[in-house]
Amino acid sequence: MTTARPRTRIQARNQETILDAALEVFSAQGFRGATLDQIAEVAGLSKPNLLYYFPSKEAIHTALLTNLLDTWLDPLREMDAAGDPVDEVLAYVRRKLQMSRDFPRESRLFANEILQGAPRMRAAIEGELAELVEDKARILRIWMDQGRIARVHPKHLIFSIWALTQHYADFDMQVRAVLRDEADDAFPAAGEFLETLFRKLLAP
Amino acid sequence: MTTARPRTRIQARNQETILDAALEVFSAQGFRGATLDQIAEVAGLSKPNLLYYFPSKEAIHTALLTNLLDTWLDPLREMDAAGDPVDEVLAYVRRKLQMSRDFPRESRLFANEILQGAPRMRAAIEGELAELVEDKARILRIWMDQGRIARVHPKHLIFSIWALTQHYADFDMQVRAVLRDEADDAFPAAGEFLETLFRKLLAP
DNA sequence: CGTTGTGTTGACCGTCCGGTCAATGGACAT
DNA sequence: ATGTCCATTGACCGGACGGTCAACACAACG
Repeated sequence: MTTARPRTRIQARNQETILDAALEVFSAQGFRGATLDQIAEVAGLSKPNLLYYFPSKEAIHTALLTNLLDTWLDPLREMDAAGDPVDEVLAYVRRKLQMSRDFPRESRLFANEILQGAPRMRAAIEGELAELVEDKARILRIWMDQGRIARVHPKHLIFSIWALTQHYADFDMQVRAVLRDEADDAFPAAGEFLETLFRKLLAP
Repeated sequence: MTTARPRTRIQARNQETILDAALEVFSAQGFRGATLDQIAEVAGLSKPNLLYYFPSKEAIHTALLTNLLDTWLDPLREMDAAGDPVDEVLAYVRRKLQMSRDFPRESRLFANEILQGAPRMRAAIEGELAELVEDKARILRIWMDQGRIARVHPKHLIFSIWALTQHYADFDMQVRAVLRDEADDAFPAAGEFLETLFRKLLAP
């Protein structure tokens, strides 16, 4: 299902270079807006050379999305039923915000895909992602039943974490425009704000 | 700056039809992903006929975005310094969520544009939008100084309202996939969740 | 009826873009 | 050097797409 793993050093290096260039271009222009020529230029390779390593534009995009989903869901996977509820949720928020700061291109690639109705990720969203959320929502519900965090709709709680953290990557341009001179402090201030918000929301 | 206003009945009707079809297609496929043929088909007109009413694909897109910004900012404009702080903010949240429900295509069009770095809206974002936020942030700060709502970063508060409400339109596909059988109840439940969240956050 | 101005469209053009291919380069083993 | 296999690319192809144009439809008015 995933792309065949590289076999030689050169293949490993070039596939890596191509995927990175493709991430750059796809995340900034969307699938349709990106062209192989742009990707090739960013990668410093010729267009036919791209197609020597990947069978099609589509295949490059799919490879990116497939690799992405796992890393994207990891922060949620780490949320541990055995830990302290508030700490666990806040730690999840922190990890997710960190990802928006460190991997904004990945966030935008994902956002682009979902915005268009996830034409190339439907199965993964309805399967893997939905099941993981189901699983974690169950944990949240238990914590709520135990009175260790406030009772709110668990899935909407998770949506709120996604929305609030990814916003800083996906709508970066708007955030910068609004913050103006504070634009560089966006993430520290966002971190404090979200910490406050979720502490208050979850306080039993 | 805006498109010349229609002069005859037929022009008014057809421009309306075209803009509606264009909204449908642009919001679902992005600017680059949309084609004039698709828009023409949705509008029930021929492609040359579109270009009789609008000089180019670009012009249709620009007309949509220009019309959009005003309606998009209206809910925030209504936030009144003279009203009760908590009520005002909550009413804004409610209006914004309502817009996500009633105008998801507009929300996605906007999201697409910002995601790509707002190539065709930069000026409006950095100008009109940023200034409006500056203005309302000042009001929020006064309310905080008066101890009528909790002290949080006012601009991040506004970001949080945008992020949380628009999420339900922009990431609709994901929301539906996660909620599964509750998918149709999304907005009522979201409304309750957001009400709780902002009440707790703002409580002084 | 002819004239004029608004609408409408089939056919076409030039460009862009994803993808192919044949030819060449280059590393390495024998 | 010779053959072999991986890597690279200039040139090209076919289809899609934004946009043009000339011709036509149709109503309003004299």
